[in-house]
Amino acid sequence: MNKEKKPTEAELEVLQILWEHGPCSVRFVNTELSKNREVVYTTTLKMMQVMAEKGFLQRDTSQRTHLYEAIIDEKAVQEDIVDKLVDTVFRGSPLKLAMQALGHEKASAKDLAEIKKIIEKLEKDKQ
Amino acid sequence: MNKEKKPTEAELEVLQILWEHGPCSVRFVNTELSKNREVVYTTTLKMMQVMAEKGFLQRDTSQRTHLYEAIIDEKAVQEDIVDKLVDTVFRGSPLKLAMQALGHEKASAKDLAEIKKIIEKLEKDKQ
DNA sequence: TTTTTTATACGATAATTGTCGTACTTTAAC
DNA sequence: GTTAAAGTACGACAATTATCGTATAAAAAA
Repeated sequence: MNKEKKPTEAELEVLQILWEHGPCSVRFVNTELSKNREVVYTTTLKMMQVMAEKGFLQRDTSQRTHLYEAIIDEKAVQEDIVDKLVDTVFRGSPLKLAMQALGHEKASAKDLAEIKKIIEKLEKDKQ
Repeated sequence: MNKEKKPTEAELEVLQILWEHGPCSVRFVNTELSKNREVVYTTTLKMMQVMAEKGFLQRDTSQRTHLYEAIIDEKAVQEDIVDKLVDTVFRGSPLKLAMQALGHEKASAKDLAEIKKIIEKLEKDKQ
């Protein structure tokens, strides 16, 4: 569908905001982005216009303030990226990637418990 | 240390080969790369020269055929990338990334046992 | 109504990336 | 000794990315 090209780093930041909040104005997205780093309004505007051209976003221009909505699927993008990452950084081992992710400082005790449960379920299914 | 800038996509392909095989000639790396995609020798050469300038590689020019060695740490690079990925693609949830990675391929019973052990160790450390 | 704010449109640009051709040098083959 | 092969050096290039300034229109405020 929209797998022609994958989003760039900066585009992913925008997508994440749209995935989380649904259709947003450029102003809103820019404000969100500004929480992390300095970025001029027109830069965000231009990026979102380009993303719409690329087919990542759809926009509603019925109002003066245009609303942009992500039209590429979050899970599909995640899959693409993880697949590529496994190939180019983890020598083809998804397990290594999973372990690295869990060792991540932000992994909570709750996360660990949950994935343990998932693993146990996987083990059960194996039998 | 060498965290000035992170390697690009293409540079990661080169790094992965060097991490796996140790010091290599350009010819060897180019041959390995060519297994996946078409790439001209001088392109690989140029890239590795640039990578050396960037401080990713070190080269031994004592012989006619120069040998390049990765001098950035594989684990450190993996960490950097996973951290960023969790932030920009998985909304800050390492769990989601881990699950996506494990769902990517069927892990063996042995693998699952291993990761469970690691999780238990992580849980211990968290306390 | 005038002025100020807030929006989009659009073009220019610097930096980066990946690519490759050409030149030159050294070694090996004949 | 000449020729061919294999190596490095270096510069140029198109494409992409991210950035921002300026122009202009619409709406809100004064």
